[in-house]
Amino acid sequence: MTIIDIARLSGVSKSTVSRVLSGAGNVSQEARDKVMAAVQESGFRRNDLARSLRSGRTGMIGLLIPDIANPFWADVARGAQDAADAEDISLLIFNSDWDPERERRHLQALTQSRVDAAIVNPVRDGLDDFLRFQIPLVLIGSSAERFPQLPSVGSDISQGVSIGLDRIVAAGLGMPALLVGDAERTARERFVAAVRAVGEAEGWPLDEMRLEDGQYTVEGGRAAMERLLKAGPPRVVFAANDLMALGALQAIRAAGLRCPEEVALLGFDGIPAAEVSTPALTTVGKPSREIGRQAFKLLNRKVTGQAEAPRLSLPCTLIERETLPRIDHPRAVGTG
Amino acid sequence: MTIIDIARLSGVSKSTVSRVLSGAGNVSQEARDKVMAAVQESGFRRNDLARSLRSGRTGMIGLLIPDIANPFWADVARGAQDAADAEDISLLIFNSDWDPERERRHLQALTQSRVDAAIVNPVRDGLDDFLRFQIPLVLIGSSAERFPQLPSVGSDISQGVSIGLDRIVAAGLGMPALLVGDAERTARERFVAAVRAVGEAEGWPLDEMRLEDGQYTVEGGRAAMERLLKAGPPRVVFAANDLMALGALQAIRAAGLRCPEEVALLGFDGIPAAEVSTPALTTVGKPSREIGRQAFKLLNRKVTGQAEAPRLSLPCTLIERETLPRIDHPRAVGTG
DNA sequence: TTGAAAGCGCTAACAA
DNA sequence: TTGTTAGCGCTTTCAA
Repeated sequence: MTIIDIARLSGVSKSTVSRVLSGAGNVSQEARDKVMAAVQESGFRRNDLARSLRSGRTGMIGLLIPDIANPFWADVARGAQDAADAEDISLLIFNSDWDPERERRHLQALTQSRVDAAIVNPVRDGLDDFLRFQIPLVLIGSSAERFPQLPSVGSDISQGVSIGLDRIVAAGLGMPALLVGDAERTARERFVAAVRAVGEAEGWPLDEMRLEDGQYTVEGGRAAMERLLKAGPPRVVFAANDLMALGALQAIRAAGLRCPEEVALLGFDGIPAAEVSTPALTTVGKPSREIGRQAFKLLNRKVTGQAEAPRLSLPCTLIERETLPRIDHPRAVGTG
Repeated sequence: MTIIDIARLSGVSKSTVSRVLSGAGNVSQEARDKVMAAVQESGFRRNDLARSLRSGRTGMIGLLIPDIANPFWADVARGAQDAADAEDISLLIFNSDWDPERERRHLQALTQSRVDAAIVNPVRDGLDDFLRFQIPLVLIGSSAERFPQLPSVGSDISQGVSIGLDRIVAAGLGMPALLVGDAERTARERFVAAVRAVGEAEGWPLDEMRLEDGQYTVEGGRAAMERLLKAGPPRVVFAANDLMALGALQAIRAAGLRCPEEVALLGFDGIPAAEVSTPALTTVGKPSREIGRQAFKLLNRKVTGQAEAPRLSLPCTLIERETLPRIDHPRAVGTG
C-alpha cells in the first residue's frame, strides 16, 4: 500500500494524495474527499520513513538518560514525552547506565536514525564526537556544566540546598551533618559547596562540619548513618539524596533514636518512596518532570532556530513531611 | 555526507561502500581498508532512514505502556530495552495513560514509523484496527486476556496469590481481608478469583470474607483500611497492590495497632517504596523487568517467524520483609 | 570482487 | 488546482 495505490483508487495523482495527507491548502474539496475515502477504505498509512528521507525531518527525538527504571529519570522522560506528544513527536529512549561506552553506542544510534534533536545526560566528555553532527542538543543533569557552550536544563541545587538549610535553621537545629553519595562527582561537589556557602553566611563552624560519603543507595545511606551515629548522633542530618536519607532513617530508628525529636533528617530529590516512609521524609524536591518538559521546549526552540544556548536552572521545592520538627513560630523560609 | 562521498573519497563504487558498511563478505581487504579509512576520516554515519526504506527493516520496535513514570512500567520498559539493546534495536516508547484515544494515536504513530514490531499493553479493544497492519505484536499485562489470538506475557497472578496465601496460612493467620483497587477490572477479578480458589481448598468461610474496594493509590489504601478497621480490625490483610498496602500500613499504625503483631499485612507488586516503609512491607513481587525482557524475546521469535502465539505467565516471588509474622516452625511454602 | 542501474515511498519544484 | 518529474540515501539484483 503506497500513495500510488491511493492515487489509483481515488483517480488523482500521487502528488495530490501527498498534498491531502500533508494537509496542504491547495487541494479541491472534491479531490480531498475522494482521497480520504480511499485512505479510509484501504486502511492506508503513510510511510514516515520515505517521508522523512525526502523531507529531512523524522519527527523523532532522542533521549539518552542513565536509567529509565530510576524514578527521577523516569519522571524526566515522562515530562519530555508529554511535551513531545503535544507536537506529535516520538521519543527514542536509551539508557547509558552511566557507562561512557554505552553512551557512545547510543549516541551513534541517534545520529544514524537521524533524530531531529536529542536530550542527553552526558556521562563523560564523549559528547565531542557527537557534536560534529550538528544535531540540536539539550543537556540535562549536573554534568551539563562541563559543556558551557551547550543549552541545558537542570535543577537549581544551590537554591534547593538553600531552602533546605533555611528550614533547618528555622527549626533551630543548627549546622547539619552531611550524607553524600558518590554517584556523580559534580553533583556531590555542588551540594557540598552550596551548603558551605550558606553555612558561611550563617556563621557555622564549617571546619567541624561532619560529612559522610557513601554509596548512592538505601544500604549506603544506612551504613553511612551508622558510622555517623557511632561517633555520636548529630542533631540533624542533610542527605544529598532521598535513597540515602531513607537508609539513614532506618539506621536512626534501629539505633533506638527518635526522628525528628532526637535526630532530624532532610532528604533531597523527592522520590515517591520518601512519601511512605515512617516517619515520612521531609525533603527538597527536584522538578524532574519539569526538567524533561523544559528540555524538550528548549530543543524545539533550537530546531526552529530562535534562540541560543540558554542554561535553565529550575527551582527545587521543599516538601514538608515529618522528619524535621515542626516550626511553632515560623520564621521566614526563603525560596531561593 | 552520503555513501557516494565515501565512494569518491575511497575510489570505489557506492555499492562497495554499502557492502563494507553492511559487513558483507565479498569485499577485498584493500577496498575494505580504503572505505573504512574514508569513513573514519570524514565522520560519515550511514543514514538508517534510507537503509530502512530500502530494506524494509527499521531496527526499531514500539513500546506502548500506560505510564513510564510508574515504577512497574518503567521496570518493564527497562527489561525490554536491555534485551533490545543486545541486538541493536531501538525503542520508541509511548504512554497511553490508560486512555483509548491516546492509545489509538500512538498505535497509528507506530505503524507510520514502520517499527518492526511492537509491545503493547492494550487499554481497550481498540487494537483491532492495528492488527490489520500485521506488525508482529506481543501483549503485556492482564488485559491481554481479551486477545487470546495474540502472544502475550504477564505475571502469574494465581501463582502469586497462591504463594502469598500459603505464607499467610503458614503463619497461622487464617483467612485474610482483601484490599483491592479499581484500576483494572481484569486484574481485580483475577486477584479475587485466585484468592477464592485457594480459600476453597483451605476450607475458608468465603461468604464471610471481607473485601474492601478503593482507589489504586496510597491514599485509597489508607481510606479503605480505615473502613476495614472501623468494622473491627482483621487479623491479616492481603492487598492487591503495594501502593494500597502502604496506605493501609499507615492507617494501621495511625490506629495505634501494631503490625504484624495485631494486624498483619501482605502486598502485591514489589515496588521499590515497599522496601523502605516501616515496618518494611512483605509483598508478592511481580517479575516486571523479566516481563519486558521476555516480551522482546517473544517479539523477536515472531519476527524471524519461528513460533506462534505463546502466552507466557511468569512466576511471582514472595519478598519476605516485616509485615507478616515470622514463621517459627516453617511449614512448606508453595512456589506455585 | 566489483560497478551500473533500478527502485524503496514519499515530497517538492515545475509546468500545465 | 493538478500532474509530471526528479530525487532523498541507501540496498540489491545483474552483468562484467
